[in-house]
Amino acid sequence: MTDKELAELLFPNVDKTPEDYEKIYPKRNLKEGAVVSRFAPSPTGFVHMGSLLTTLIARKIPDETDGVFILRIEDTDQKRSVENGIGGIVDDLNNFDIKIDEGALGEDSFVGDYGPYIQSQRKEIYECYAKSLVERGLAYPCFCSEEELDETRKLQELNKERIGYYGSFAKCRDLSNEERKERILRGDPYVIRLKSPGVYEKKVIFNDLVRGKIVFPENDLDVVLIKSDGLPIYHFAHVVDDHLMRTTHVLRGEEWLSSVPVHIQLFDLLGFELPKFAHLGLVMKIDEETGQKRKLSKRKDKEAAVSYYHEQGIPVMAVKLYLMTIGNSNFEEWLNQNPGRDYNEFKFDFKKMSASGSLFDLEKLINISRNYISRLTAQEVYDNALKYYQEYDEEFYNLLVKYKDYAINMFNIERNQKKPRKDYAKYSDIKGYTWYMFDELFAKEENKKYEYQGITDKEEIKKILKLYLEKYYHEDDDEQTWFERLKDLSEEMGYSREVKDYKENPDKYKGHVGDISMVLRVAVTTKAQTPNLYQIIKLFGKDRLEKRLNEVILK
RNA sequence: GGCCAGUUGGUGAAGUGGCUUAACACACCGCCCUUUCACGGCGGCAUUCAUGGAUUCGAAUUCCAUACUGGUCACCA
Repeated sequence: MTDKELAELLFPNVDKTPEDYEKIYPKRNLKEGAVVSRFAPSPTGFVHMGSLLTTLIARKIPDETDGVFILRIEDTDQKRSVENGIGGIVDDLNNFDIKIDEGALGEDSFVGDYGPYIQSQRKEIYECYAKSLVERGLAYPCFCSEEELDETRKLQELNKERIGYYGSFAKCRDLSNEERKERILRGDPYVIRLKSPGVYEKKVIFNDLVRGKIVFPENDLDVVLIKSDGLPIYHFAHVVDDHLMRTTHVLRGEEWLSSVPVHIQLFDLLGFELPKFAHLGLVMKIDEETGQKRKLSKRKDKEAAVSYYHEQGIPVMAVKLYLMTIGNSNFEEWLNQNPGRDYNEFKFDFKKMSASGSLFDLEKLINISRNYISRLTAQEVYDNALKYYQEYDEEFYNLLVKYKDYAINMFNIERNQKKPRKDYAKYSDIKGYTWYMFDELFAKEENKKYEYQGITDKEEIKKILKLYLEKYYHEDDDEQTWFERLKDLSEEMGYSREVKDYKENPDKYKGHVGDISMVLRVAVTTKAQTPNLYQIIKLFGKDRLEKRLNEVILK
């Protein structure tokens, strides 16, 4: 029995040839230097922080070169798939404003001429290429059971031999075609394995875009190409898909580095042009229990899921900017020199990419986020806050809607200045910092925790507030006049006009203006720390101010 | 265990033989400014680049060994 007959027996339904697929998926007609890249997750329902970094860059390079960015779903393993797993990924990408040029849109729809983009729907394509390998004597059916494989592995471990299905350990490699036929017809389960022509003592050399020249031993493992369920294994699917989709740049995590020799061999055997590879450092974190550095894990770490940032109200752009600063070491400097510029104007460079895995630093992200929000206009903050609270806090959302103009003015306090106030690191902070600005929330008894400092005597406080209302509050004062009057008030009450005076002669005064304004601040807001008091009072207006102060005075 | 990669302060890192008595940013700590907070300003925070050896007039930068960390060795991706 010839190899061709064996191939026919194995894949009787394949009606196309590799040449046919070359025509169906022709070379792309793109301009010189255009990059075709892709994001190829399995449909686990959400995007991992590390993948997002890769994706961001895989999206950016085609943007810079008029290339193409593809979303391909790698669902050849049922165990990894979850219900609506594709939808979750598409949503995450949307949330992060990463658009795809081609690829899956959902479980059964896609855009682009190189589809389908879901691997389970490409089964016949893989079969065609597997068939051609069998025909050429480069692949064969293997009938080894899991137990048998386990056994040889244990034996190899015991004898300190290299682990894997190769050489004399590849039991099914030299079966006769007659025997293969017999067992196939008998119904024995089998996988299709590569008959690797590699020699372990020889070297493969390739150039990684971020790591430079890397030397590996040639692959001599007869890796599985097609599983017994008829679907391909990652290595095989990757090579076939990335060739047929005409991918020019394969960007992926460092965990793939050691399988590159298998991939190179497969590209070579199939007669495919080798794409460029870039293996990015993993995003790590310190494990709280062991204190060891480890890969950020979807299972253990809430911050690994990209949706976490959405829930926290951390702006999408802040996450992107953080990722870019991890991704390219000169990005941060560029951003500091070009504050507010779109990160798309930054030119990405693989050489500026770190090869070592970086520790995920939430503090840094928070800082970037804080700066980012501080540069937004009040209107933008309002719009984003509205979106956030609509999803996560109905009560506050309703207040923002009801008092729209007021809220925007509130966000404008100390914003229109060369160095704006930076108190919000995330949209979820806003309520905690501003609730007292809304009478409905202020009215709640549980919120009435006045944080008086310095002057704590109830009668003294009442006296100060009463005097302020009667004599020193003038609605139309500008800030300077307003503060002058506060000084007058201080003087009348026996406090110094200037803090310095009090500090120099503490015996001469009861305190200083600062103490007086603190009383006012707390009476109005309950908080000892607030933005500019004058602007808050201004925003309140006469009636609301009187109401708040009287609440303290009349108690 | 084999193979591969990585190793510069608490963190991200700049740095590719002399310009580095190691940039910048975050965090932290002081001081100043200031009616609170935030902002801002100033200063501190690695004499040393995992360790040892070699090359060199000269090394964080080149080479070799060792150590450590990570990845990988599935009919998972």
